[in-house]
Amino acid sequence: MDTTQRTDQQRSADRRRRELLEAADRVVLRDGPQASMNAIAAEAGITKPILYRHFGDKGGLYAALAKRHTDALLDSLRAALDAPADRRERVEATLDTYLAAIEARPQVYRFLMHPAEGGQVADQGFDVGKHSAPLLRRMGEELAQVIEDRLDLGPGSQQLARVWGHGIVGMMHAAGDWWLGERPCSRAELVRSLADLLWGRLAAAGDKVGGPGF
Amino acid sequence: MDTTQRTDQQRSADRRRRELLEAADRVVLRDGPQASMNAIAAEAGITKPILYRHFGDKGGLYAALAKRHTDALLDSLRAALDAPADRRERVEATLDTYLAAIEARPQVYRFLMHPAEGGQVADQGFDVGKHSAPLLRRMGEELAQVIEDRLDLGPGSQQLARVWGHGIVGMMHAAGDWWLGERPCSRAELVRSLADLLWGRLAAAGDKVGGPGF
DNA sequence: GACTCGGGTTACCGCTAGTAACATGTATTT
DNA sequence: AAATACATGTTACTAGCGGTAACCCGAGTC
Repeated sequence: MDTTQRTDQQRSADRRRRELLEAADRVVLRDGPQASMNAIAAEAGITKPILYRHFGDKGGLYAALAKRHTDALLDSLRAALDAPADRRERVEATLDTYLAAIEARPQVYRFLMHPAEGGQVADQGFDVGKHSAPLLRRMGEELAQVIEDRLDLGPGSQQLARVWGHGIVGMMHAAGDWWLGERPCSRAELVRSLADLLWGRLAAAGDKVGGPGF
Repeated sequence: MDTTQRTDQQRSADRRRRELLEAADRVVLRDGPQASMNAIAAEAGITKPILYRHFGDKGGLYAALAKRHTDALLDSLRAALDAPADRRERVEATLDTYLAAIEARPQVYRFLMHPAEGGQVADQGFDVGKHSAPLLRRMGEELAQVIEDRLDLGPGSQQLARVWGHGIVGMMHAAGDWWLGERPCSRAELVRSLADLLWGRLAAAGDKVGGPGF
């Protein structure tokens, strides 16, 4: 059996799969992440079992759907990361690329990051996710308050403090989540590394020989 | 209506509520966040409608459950944040407090942060942990690679780069998530604030008059 | 005794993910 | 031409979920 040559059947199946994914995309972006398999099937003009034949289960469909957007986002991030500019500019370009992406397509973002939310009712961007103040938000707000109270940050200090509060909490959370799963080092080392990051070691580090530096 | 009588009723209701919450806690920590209302009711020795009378819906029960743990964690974080030490030490103490908490009770952590995963099989609804985490993880790993490739970080550079990769991605994600919901400033301002944070402005900032500084 | 009332249960609804079994068109083989 | 093999599609179902309506009972009160 030749694995490189694709038969007509495989090609047709792939095309069908793409059509289904596009239908799923439309439904998910319209109805939110709570879109049911029935709704997706209806949008595609077919019925449920076909979806299951193609994607196994809902997780499979979700994964296929997420992979498309994820790959696209990662590609644009890589481009920003590779742009010819100094380190600070590249960092800002990367941040901006990510933020622009989530700003341009918040529905996609919410689907990828907060699939559990979305609500039964058609939420018109009102008051979504505000009712349940998750742990991260509360930590971010509290830290922001501490920063604003105790640090002299000059003009715009309140906004800066809030950005930092949520940013630092997110850093702590993501690093902790990764660390908890992989245990790549001791807790003390992790703490030290993160504090070093916050203490500007990223800006102070030298370029590696032969490279432009992040 | 008699006030003392109502107080008795209130007290008894509160006690019941606490008992139910403790039962829910046991089930959730045993069966994962997919624990059904039926299972929780059974653990508490009663039936579903009582749960609904006390907590409204599953979200209410979840919120009440999360609030307990969240409040406890926030208390210990506040303590670390208020410890008498210099800023760097306080930052490290706060990071360590958080990480120690998630290390000590990973089940609680997973419940609070990854409510969708955990259930062995038969997940209802899209699960966040299995697919959105991959996006964050992939971004973190890619950034780690870029950092390690391009920056001269001395000994332990690989581990440091990975911590930073995941940390920076988490910072970007959390700040972006908050920003997307509240839109407190322009994208450019957000980018600049985050880059400032990464560039060590936190360490460089002066204390506010009369306070010890974060 | 009748009467409210809080705590409790049974039995149900509508919805979901997922599946088994059946139908149908189409291309290849005999 | 007839029969077979197969992908494509459907209908009709299961099991379990969150959530609710309706009833039920015991304890205090007029």
